[in-house]
Amino acid sequence: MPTILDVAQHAGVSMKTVSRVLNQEAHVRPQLREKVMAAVQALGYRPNLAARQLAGQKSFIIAYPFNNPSAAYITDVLMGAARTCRDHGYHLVSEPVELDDQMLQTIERLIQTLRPDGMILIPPLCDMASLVEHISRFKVPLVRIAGGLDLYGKSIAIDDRSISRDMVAHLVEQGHRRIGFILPHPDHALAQSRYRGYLDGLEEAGIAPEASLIRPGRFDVESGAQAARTLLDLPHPPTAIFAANDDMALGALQVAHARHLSIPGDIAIAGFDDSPASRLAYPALTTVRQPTELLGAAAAAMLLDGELDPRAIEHKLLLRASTVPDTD
Amino acid sequence: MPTILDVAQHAGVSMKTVSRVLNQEAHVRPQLREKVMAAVQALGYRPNLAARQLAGQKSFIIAYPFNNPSAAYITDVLMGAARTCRDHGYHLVSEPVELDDQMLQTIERLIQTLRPDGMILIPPLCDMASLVEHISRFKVPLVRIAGGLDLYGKSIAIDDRSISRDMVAHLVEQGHRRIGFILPHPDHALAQSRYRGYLDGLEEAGIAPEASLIRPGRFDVESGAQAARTLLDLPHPPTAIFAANDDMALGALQVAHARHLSIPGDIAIAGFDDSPASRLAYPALTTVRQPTELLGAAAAAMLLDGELDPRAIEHKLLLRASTVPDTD
DNA sequence: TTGAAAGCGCTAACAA
DNA sequence: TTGTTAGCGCTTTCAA
Repeated sequence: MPTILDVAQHAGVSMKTVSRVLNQEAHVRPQLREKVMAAVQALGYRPNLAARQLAGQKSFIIAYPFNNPSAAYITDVLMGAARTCRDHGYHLVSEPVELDDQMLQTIERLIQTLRPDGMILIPPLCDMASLVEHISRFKVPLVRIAGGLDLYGKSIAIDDRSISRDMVAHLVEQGHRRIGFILPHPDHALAQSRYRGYLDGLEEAGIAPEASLIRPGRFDVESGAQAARTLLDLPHPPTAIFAANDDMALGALQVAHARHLSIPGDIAIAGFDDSPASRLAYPALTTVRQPTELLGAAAAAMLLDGELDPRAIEHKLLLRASTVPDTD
Repeated sequence: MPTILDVAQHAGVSMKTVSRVLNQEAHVRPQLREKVMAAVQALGYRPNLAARQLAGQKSFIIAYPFNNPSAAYITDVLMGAARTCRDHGYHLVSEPVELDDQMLQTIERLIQTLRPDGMILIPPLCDMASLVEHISRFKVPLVRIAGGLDLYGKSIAIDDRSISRDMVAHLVEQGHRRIGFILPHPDHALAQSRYRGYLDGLEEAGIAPEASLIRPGRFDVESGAQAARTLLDLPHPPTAIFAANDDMALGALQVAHARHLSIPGDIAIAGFDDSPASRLAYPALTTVRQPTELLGAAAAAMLLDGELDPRAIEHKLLLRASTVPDTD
């Protein structure tokens, strides 16, 4: 394995010159630069990360701790972020984190042994105040994706409120006036903004909100099913259900099937996330797509060049058969 | 940030002694060991990974390149492997890899800059001969998960053949004699073993295989749907369809719905993988569960202590409503 | 069983 | 614009 010294000798220059070329620093004459590049090529030289880390006080590592939202979300963000990292000579270290009393310790060890140059956090970790506060103590640059709280670090998030309003508008357009809403625990930052969007949508359509049509869920299928049962058991049940994520919407879908209701004829159902399961559901689920992979890429880019890619926070309503008859 | 020198001074010993204690080397008197540990505690010392890597010729890093099977599979393996790594003071670096002509270069750069102490490969990468051969050149210890080919590195895989046979036996038990099979491209190593298992199952039931009942797929939903259409259009169609993965089975399910067939009355459908979508499907999909997270953990453990956890290759038939009426 | 010295491969700071 | 020198924080080797 050739070292930088070998390259320097091969090119007939000093190690520092090689280093300058490799790190794209200024003040190197094109002539020398080419000589160095040729030597690098000839020897098949690759810099040793560990040595660069130690000498340069940079780790070239971004840490990506995650807990357990959906697998699709985790990997999409991961892929986007990892690709951007690679283009910058960085690497992504992903660590699953348990939400127990050792969480802070785990993170602390991660930071202290790896010395990451940055960190990316997705829900639910990005909204855990104690965690974020802990990270801030180490001054690790942080980008939080889809965080709802105002905490340390930069934040990238789509406009949940207006999306939620758009979805309600769509349901109203389909002729619905009684629209049930299944929303996660109000602690969760998403809940607030999506709830406000729901109210916005109703207001724009001149519909008064009804407390009985708003049911709590916990992000999972079963809680969505429970909420849907309660809604459908109402003396005057809704004709449409909007769940604040796909899993809960799929729970509602299951209940509708179990009761042999026609979808969307008897009950229209909409979700949020564009999970793979939403596409495969029968009927396919109307939902909201966020550009998750772009989100990951944008998060990494913010850490590495400080710029926010505006495309990362675009979103799109996907109208499918669970709210629009005869769609495919 | 305290260094090992600070700890040594605090404890009144040499750096080397501290190093010995930290690395659990022999030949340290308990007395000194305790003194050192106390100093470590007192100062909140954490070893710097980069320095250890550089001095010790070990990276404490396992690389986990992946392409694009299902997200659930990727993250399950990732979680298992990362946790095991953590317990051993290792870290997992995950890199998405495109299947283009730059793939080998990408991997080469990964190996040369990170110098990982080991590598874990899942399908489809684990069965790409050129890739594995390339890795073998760098002598990076490798564990391949679910690989079907006989290549460099250790291999962990469930017994696809016998599982596949068990599934056919289950369908036969449900009264089916005409069982369609959707299998991936024969290039794919899984295809061979699952196909053999299918034949085994038929043979045990005294059923002669029919070429028209065996259709190719490409792992994705759409190809499963196509294959199912062909099967159902047969003059004498099957009463059950077994797809070699869940996505293809879900495609078959969609087709059955579109044709208003009752499931499993008119057509029973079974998959393979226990993907999240298989649970959420309507009706829920009979499938095979592999302990994916354990598989990841076992792969990391093989690299780090060389032992295979036998639980990692257990599997289980999950009988659900798509083949068994009135199940939930 | 412990310690001293040398160096892993690179970059920072400074000098030329 | 280029080169020299001195480390980064740890482990290895070898000596005590």
